[in-house]
Amino acid sequence: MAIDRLDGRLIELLAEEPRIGVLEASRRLGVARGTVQARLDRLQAQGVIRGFGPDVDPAALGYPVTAFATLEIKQGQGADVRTHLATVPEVLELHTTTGHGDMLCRLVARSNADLQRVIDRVVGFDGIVRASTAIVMENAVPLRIIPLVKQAAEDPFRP
Amino acid sequence: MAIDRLDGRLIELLAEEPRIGVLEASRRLGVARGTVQARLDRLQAQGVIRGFGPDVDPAALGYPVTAFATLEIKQGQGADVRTHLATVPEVLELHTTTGHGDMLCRLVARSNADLQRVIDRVVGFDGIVRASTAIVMENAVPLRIIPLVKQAAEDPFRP
DNA sequence: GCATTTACTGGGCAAGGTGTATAGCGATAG
DNA sequence: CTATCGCTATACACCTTGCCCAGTAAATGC
Repeated sequence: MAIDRLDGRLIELLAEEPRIGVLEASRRLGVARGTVQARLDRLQAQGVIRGFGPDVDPAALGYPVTAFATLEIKQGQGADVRTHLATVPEVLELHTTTGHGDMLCRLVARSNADLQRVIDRVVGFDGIVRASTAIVMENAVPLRIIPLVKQAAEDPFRP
Repeated sequence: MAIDRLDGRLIELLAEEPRIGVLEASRRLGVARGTVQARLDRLQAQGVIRGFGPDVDPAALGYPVTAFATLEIKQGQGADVRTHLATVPEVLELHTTTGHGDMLCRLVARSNADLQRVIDRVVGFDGIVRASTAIVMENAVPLRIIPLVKQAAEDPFRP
């Protein structure tokens, strides 16, 4: 279930240089090609690696503004709100969190003015009681996974 | 600067089936291989596509618990806090947001009990005045980008 | 202790993709 | 009108991939 050091090194290598193939990876890691192939298959089968989708930057697409909105949902309206938010392209992510029917969503917009339009569209829905928005000024730590992978590879067991 | 429909279709195709190569993509899109190659190079040069890093699932790594923590930072301590949080593997993401020195970070942990350890480590730092945590119960909309790509491809111009 | 299973190595082979380059063509900009 | 740009189409050498097999070492089961 857990990953070992070789898995960890493989993931790190793929994260640093996604263009390299199985053969090149095997050379870098000092193992046989079949081993890398088997590890990769296993990691994907286990769901550790979901895929290798392109990492698209919303800012480069014309959406440089990011914000997080906390939404308070009317009891029993959760499913409807989820369905509604799923139809808004600017909603990149939505989580149900602890709290009285609270949700947290990540938004992007073309500008601060445009963010108002997005928020109006998001909260202009019946099940939403209240919303508070925090605009991102700086992405101090961009979404990362490697440090966690390293830790998981070093601590093979958990109690 | 903006992307056109072909770019959009290419990104969608790569998101759906990351394993296909340039040649196969050109067949699916009905264009010449050189075109796909040129588009890909341009998208990467422009920063629209940052890369093709492996998409690792923290849950499969043994960290099934996700939480968001809002941190209130003492004036002038922002840089120190950023440095501190960058050293914590369980901090997957950190944003500086609007508000009185507020930050928002995404955390993962091995269990709810383990989350306490992570939070202690995160907030056990001088510059942090106050912290409030929301545990994710359900990831209603997983991080996605395709709907936004489609919209950006269809609306080539912005005022 | 012995047999079985599993993981890794090292090799080989055919098929096909990649990187790179070139020439032609139509549309657009100056 | 001419230069430029993006796309098509084609070519070629090189290399990777997918798949196969045999041998070995370590872990597992009896």
